[in-house]
Amino acid sequence: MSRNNSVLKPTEAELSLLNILWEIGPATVKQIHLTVSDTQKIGYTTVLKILQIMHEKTLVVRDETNRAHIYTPADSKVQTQSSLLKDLVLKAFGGSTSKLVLRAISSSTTKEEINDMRQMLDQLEQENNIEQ
Amino acid sequence: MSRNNSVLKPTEAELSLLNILWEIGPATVKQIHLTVSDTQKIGYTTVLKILQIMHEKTLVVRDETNRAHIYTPADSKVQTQSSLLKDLVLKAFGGSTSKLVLRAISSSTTKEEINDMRQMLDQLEQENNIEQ
DNA sequence: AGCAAGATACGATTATATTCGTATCAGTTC
DNA sequence: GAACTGATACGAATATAATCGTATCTTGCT
Repeated sequence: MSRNNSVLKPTEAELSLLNILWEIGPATVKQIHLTVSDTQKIGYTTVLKILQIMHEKTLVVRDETNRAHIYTPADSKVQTQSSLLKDLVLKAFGGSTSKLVLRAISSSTTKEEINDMRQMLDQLEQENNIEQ
Repeated sequence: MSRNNSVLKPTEAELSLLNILWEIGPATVKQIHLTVSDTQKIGYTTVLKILQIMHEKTLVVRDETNRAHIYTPADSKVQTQSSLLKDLVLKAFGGSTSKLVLRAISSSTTKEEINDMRQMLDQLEQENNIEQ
């Protein structure tokens, strides 16, 4: 009953590597380090170590067939984003997704965006009705 | 150029105390500890220490007039929520607020929340019309 | 077999967060 | 003013993250 059912929350450093993997697809440490080096100064073994830890935590899957292991995110970008959102909703918005959404959109909102979101809501509600 | 312009990001423990302060208003360590104890087992001096650290970080303001200091959040709930959202948008949604909103909406499945959001959109649109 | 290149594994260091026990301080009461 | 009560301050222990240097391990080549 206390097992970790939801997706494990990646740390900041881990998330930055996941972002790269979602972008470039399954990759070796070398490729990941090369890509992350575009925006951050970080050592090769640091990237390696983070990936090893992520592997322990099962945040990534590792293909050890070849000498240079190939890492793949264990969860999809969508799953992870949803998980992070859920976490923030709980910790900063009293569990209310709608409050989070309001806060997110209340800064910059055009009529178009508001209408877009109404359509999303309509569509979402319809899908729910079909499923249930 | 490198000073911290945006609101400082509270840690998880700090955020839980901020939530209490936003709810019950300015309070002493005793009051805060009492309230937080409803949901978490945590020592008095732990709460005190966290508040002291938050004071150093200027996450809270402290009134030292009386022996039992009174703590008040330095930033409003809205400011902090916005700051946390901004952070998540940057780190997990490639800087796109609309992508975050889309993800948040598509994961909120209850009719109640969908209706809540419709009402929010209506209200938001009306406010925009008045202002512009 | 031995060596070089390139990869992973391991261990140590540093930083931050969280927790709480003990020391100390201030104000009240006798 | 001494003792008691209740508050803050301080310091240490523990846990997790992040970083990287060095050791070790493959693999292919000579």
